[in-house]
Amino acid sequence: MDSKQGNATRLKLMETARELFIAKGVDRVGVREIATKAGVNLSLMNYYFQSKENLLEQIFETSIKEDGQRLRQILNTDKPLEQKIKEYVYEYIEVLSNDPLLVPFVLSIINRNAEQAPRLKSVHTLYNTEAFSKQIKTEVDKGNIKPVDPEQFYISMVSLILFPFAIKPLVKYRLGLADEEMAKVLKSRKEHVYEMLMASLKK
Amino acid sequence: MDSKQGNATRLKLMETARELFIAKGVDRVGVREIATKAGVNLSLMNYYFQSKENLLEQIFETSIKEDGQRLRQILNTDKPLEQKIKEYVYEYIEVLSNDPLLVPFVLSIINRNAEQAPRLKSVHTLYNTEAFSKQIKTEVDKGNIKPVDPEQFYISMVSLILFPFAIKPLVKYRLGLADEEMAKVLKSRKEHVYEMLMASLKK
DNA sequence: GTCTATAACGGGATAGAC
DNA sequence: GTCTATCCCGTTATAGAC
Repeated sequence: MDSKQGNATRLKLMETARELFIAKGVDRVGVREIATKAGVNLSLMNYYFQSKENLLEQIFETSIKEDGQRLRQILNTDKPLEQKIKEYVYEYIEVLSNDPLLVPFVLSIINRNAEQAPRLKSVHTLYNTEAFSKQIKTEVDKGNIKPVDPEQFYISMVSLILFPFAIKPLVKYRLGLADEEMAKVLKSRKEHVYEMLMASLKK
Repeated sequence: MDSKQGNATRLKLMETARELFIAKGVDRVGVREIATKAGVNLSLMNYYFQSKENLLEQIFETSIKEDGQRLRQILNTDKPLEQKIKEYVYEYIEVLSNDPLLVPFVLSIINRNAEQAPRLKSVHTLYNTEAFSKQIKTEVDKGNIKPVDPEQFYISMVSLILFPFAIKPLVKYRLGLADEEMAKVLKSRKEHVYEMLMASLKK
């Protein structure tokens, strides 16, 4: 396994699939199309990946690997809460801005099999809370911030970060923006989200 | 068109489809299954609705009709900003809690054809801003609230309301909750969201 | 282990008879 | 308006060559 030749085909397939997914949307790309464009026999698709679903997951895992690790680390260090939130929000939005496949993928799996989604390793990367919740609780107990349910706060933070990317086409249409303008709106959410979160914690 | 009989068939199909969609998830229900369970020939499906997609949209339009109108009205009355936000948040979360089909549907269309989603009337119901944005601007100018971008604020509000329902399975799994407990968590977001939004506006 | 060819399956959509 | 038969396409499964 993993001979030079085989792996090249494998990568070629993932690469091609990735491009097509971005260009046309995950659900509008078929395996035949991917195989053809990659110049690979259809059956190889099934040999390397067992299904389109699995191919999707592997692409996702690959693209989220370093970014996800970095994001998780931000929450798990022992920096002050305020700084942590700022770094997390800014970094997360930056990551989402740079990889157009992340949010569609998350939506796709949630949409597909909501019950099984939690099973995926890749998803945990985007939803991680342990250390962070504890820290909030500590700060509340110390009286440094307003009393707040840590889980609710985390859910809110993630919502503020992720959802706008999901409804991007809607917002874009509503405001009549071009692509670059829309990208700018999303990026400028960094400050907006950070400030909203901090305001809700301030006593 | 619209003979008593024909309309009965139509409604029977929509009703059956609705039940199945809720029970198994939109993507795991086929048109054949719907037709069979409704005791209707498959092709009638396509006669009344041109596609599964369209069937889906019509079901959605029907179920969102009154709720959507009520939600839109809240934003368009001339109540004070604070009260408006409170009513909107509370009502919206209540609506989402009561109709298990709404969020999956929204995700489904966003996911399917992001570009074409804005075209749908039904979607506008869930994303509506005109009057609300103006009011915020006015309040800012009057100096009653902190300077804030109205569009960003609205996007945030919608994100805080909707997204948690989208990632419900994830949260449920993470926190190890039963169905009723999870429902309670979502409902208790009413206060949490409202307070977060207000805090971010307070000078 | 890598690859080809091909068939079977399943689901959505359609043409056309009645 | 209703139904039968059929088509198309994506996906999956199998048999086997190199």
